[in-house]
Amino acid sequence: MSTHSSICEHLHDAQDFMPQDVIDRLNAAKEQCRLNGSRFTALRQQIYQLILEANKPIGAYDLIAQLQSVRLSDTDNSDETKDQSGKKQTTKNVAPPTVYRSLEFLLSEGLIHQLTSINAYVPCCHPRAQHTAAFLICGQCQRVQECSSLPVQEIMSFAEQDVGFVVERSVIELSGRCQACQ
Amino acid sequence: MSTHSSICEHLHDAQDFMPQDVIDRLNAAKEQCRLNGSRFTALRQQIYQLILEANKPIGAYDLIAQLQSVRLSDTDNSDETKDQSGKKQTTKNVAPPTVYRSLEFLLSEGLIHQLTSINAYVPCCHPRAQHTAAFLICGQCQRVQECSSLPVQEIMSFAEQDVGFVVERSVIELSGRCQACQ
DNA sequence: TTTTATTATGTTATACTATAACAATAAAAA
DNA sequence: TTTTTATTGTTATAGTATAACATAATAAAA
Repeated sequence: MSTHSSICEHLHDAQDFMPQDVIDRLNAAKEQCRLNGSRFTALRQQIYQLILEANKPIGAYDLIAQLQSVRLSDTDNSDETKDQSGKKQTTKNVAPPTVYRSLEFLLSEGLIHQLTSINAYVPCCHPRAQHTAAFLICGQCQRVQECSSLPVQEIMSFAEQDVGFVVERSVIELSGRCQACQ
Repeated sequence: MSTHSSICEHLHDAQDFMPQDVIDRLNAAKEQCRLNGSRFTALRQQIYQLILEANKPIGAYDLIAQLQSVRLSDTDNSDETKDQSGKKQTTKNVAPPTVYRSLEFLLSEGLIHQLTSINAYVPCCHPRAQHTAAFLICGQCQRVQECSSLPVQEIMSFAEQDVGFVVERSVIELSGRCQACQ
């Protein structure tokens, strides 16, 4: 996991190289939370970062596993020479609520989206106020396109104007093949 | 469960009154399956009927429970006087695959739709060839409106024409309040 | 600053949803 | 009838999510 661990010891995570894009988004999230008085805690940041770095939809239990391994390697790093303690890992497991609560927070901040049809989560491409979006999920390359644009508004206004239905939550997810994967 | 059990003993199920609408749909399904060479077995019919009679989205485990109780009461009816056997119920449990396989069949026939966002199933309002539809799910009265019409086609053609995305599966589900519930 | 209240996280247990794998049965085809 | 295929039964387990309560950390009030 560490090829150049020397250069980043000031970081609180196990990442050696963090893409500028991720750094920017983390900072933007920090700022956003500061502005509206919510707390962007270490745990929430860590989970947001894992979602950002995944580059594809990631499930809650994948996050649990990754968080777990990050915590294990953090422990290892802090006391790297002691290997004689052997197989017994005293580090506590990460339990589901730990991750689900942070996911809930990130959702409420509009920093991530939930993909209900595949039980996974992706970063929001334009974290602003809560907005409805449609998602194109490629089954080949796993990439997800977020479409906040026209057609979503159309289907919403159809529901509200033509049928008198007040939308509270929307799930619009199309799975298939993206242009690059055909 | 039986208030007028005498008049319907020729039926294979525990229903006493079956709405004409349900009868019609069952017959239509039977005919549809006959035409395309698939088998509308007793189990599949039973599960389809439970979905039809629910009048709201019904979950797989609700179906399991109802199927279970139907089978129990069927057993009771066939030997109604024997109550001394007491609490011990020798009737086997209905296991999940029993229901999930029939659901898969009914989905493949286009007789029902799956509501992914609430893990439930509803009858298709116009069982024809496989078609994409949007669903308006009222959180108050539990009723679901199926919209196969314009806006769905628009969002599909947006994906395919504007973004070059080939859609294989679509989940379009809006939750909120229907007109009657406001 | 110390106390108090609030929010966040840890922890255990469990609920809910779905499928894999193989056995037994029933129906259709040869 | 025999063989083959499709359906259902059965056991076990995987995968997703939340309830309930304990502990810890932070913010607010005294």
